[in-house]
Amino acid sequence: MLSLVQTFARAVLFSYLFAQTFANGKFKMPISIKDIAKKANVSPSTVSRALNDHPRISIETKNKVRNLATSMGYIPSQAARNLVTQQSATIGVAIADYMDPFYMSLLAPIEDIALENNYDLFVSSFYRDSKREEKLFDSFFEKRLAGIIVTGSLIDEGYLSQNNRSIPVVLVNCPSYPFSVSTDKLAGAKMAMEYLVGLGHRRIAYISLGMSSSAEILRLQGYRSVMRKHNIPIDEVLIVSGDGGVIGGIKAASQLMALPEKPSAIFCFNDMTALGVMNALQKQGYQIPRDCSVIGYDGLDISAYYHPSLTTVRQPIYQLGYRSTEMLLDLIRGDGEVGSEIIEPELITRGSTTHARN
Amino acid sequence: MLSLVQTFARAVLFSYLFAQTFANGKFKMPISIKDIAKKANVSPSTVSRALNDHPRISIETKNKVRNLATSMGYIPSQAARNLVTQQSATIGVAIADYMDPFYMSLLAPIEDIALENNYDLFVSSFYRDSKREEKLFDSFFEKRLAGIIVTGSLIDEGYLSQNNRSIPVVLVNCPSYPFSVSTDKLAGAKMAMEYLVGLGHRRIAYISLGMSSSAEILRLQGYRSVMRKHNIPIDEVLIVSGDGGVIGGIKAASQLMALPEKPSAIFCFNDMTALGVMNALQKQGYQIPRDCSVIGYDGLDISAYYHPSLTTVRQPIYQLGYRSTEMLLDLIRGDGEVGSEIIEPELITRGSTTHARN
DNA sequence: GAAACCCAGTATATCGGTAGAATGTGACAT
DNA sequence: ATGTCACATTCTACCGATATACTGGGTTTC
Repeated sequence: MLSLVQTFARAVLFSYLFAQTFANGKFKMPISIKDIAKKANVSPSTVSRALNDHPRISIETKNKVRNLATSMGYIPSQAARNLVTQQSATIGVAIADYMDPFYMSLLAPIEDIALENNYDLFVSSFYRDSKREEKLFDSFFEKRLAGIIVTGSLIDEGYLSQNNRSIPVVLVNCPSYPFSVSTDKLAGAKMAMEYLVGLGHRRIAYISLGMSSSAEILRLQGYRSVMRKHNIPIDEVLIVSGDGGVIGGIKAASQLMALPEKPSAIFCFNDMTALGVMNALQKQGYQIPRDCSVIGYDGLDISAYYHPSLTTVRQPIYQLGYRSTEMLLDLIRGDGEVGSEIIEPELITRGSTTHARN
Repeated sequence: MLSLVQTFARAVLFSYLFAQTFANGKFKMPISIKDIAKKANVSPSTVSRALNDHPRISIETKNKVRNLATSMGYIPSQAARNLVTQQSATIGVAIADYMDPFYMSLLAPIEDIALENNYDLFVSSFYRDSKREEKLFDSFFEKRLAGIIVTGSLIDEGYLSQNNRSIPVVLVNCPSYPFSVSTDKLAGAKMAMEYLVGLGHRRIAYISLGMSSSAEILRLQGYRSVMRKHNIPIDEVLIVSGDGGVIGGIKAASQLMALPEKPSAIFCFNDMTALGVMNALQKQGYQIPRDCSVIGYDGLDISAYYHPSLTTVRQPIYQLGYRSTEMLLDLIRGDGEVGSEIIEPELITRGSTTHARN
């Protein structure tokens, strides 16, 4: 642990280095392969070869050049290399929303696989805005990235219609796109509903995402089909809009609890919505799950620490990110037949659900 | 909202576009300024000038070139442009941890200001690993980015000692670095502690980050100084290690509640730790705040929805991101005198704290 | 002993843009 | 008729790396 003395020492070090760096009042130019060539008395191409371990360069020259490179602090310019080799080792990742833990969890496996294969990541968010998503895709293309992974896309079909800018693109959770990895959302929604019905609930509410998306369609489809299957009449007032976040959950829950006939269970579009729902119910003095069961969707880590802990449908996030990155790498390398994949979700029963009271 | 018919139609569209894109079994080469030049019967430099709205190009030529550019789907290569102009319009953001909402919230203001100034963002995480942080810095430099913002740095002084790779760097929450924006952590810790003491608490526990960092030092310093100021003897068993996350909070809380003399209030290193603490206490049957007050640090949005809602010290995240980006832009432009800034935190009192019982 | 062959390295073209100098053309002034 | 000037465009060099073609020496081969 740092002492105060050390902290002070570091401040002094900083001001010294500061003076050094800005000696000329300007930032220095990075040094290039030519600078090394001059000092080593060889041609620039020899330097390039020495650094790339080309067989036609003698060991002495290689060592001389390499030592100079490190001592001079040489860092190659990716731009120059990409330009001439016509390829880059960077994968773009477009995520719908930085603030949604689901998308952020996806980054860990993506980065793991990418780094293993010597690619680095360019991450950017488009804030659930299709205009920004398009702009982001343009900027990815300007950078001539090796490939792109998109999560929560709003303009899915746009990616192939732009076939003049053909960089491989993999979509997460967009099963109609030919290169995608998705979870079986319909099955997940049915799982949640079957579980609630199995607990004896009949008056089950659904809080939606509140925007058009395939997840939304399938969640609702699962809701309706399970209700129908068990001959439970569907009361449309129990289907209300959220916004995918906590606030939407709070509003929707208040709306539901103002009904003359309140629901005995609420199926939420996702875990963040469920958090809002629980918060609103508890503020109004309801006990969960005694007065109302709550079930989420996604299986965020944090949902285990809600009070009570949340019953939810887990999407295998690690697998989702892992497989989509491998798929993208396959596309980049151009090898093998690549197609869509579906991953099965899993019900996690915890403390926020219980039997319906008579 | 999409119907099933539409969904099917899109699948058909996809397969059509698929066939088109891979007609040659390969991805097409992006088209360049030369391709446009050929079709327009002008020189490449004229195309470049036309697209950049150079005054010496006639309006007819400009229009001709621009129409061709859009119809041919031209997207300029950033690599080529950066190479010749010796500058880039991309800012690198290194964040300690994708999974920590505090760092992720910082991205919104950074991106806002960056986009306003026509910079785009290259975001990457180093997973609280100093080796990866260094590698990330190297990769930022290989890309010759315009500047870098680092949050939660572990190798802070490294940024200036690498003065041969002088790209402007701004650190968030590292006040000893000459270009940084930080919150006043000592003041924040004191605020929290003064509040607890003011509520009559004397047996106050502190759960730490569990790793060396200036935040850790100052939090503890605030704890001790307020205790001393009020002549409360410090019982070292009340100072336990967390890990900055939920799990650490759970473990630390269990440890504290196993003491013969339990604390009446717990000051947590951050909000995630506090979530773990609340979870553990509630699982053991304690009521918050009746049996024990809990206070966090950071002021994450989500902390308002804990049950009960969390009293915490809010770091003005938006301002933190906003100011650091403006500072970086100033450094990039080389204008004005730039120096460290300190932003004051703010106590948010909510439901997780109350008066000490006699 | 001349052709063939290594070998280590150099010369040069190239990627896709940008920028400064040079060119060519017509209009105007002298 | 010639010089000057503005204008629109082309020519050329360049950024920093890579890759192909080439060079000049010594060694091998028949």
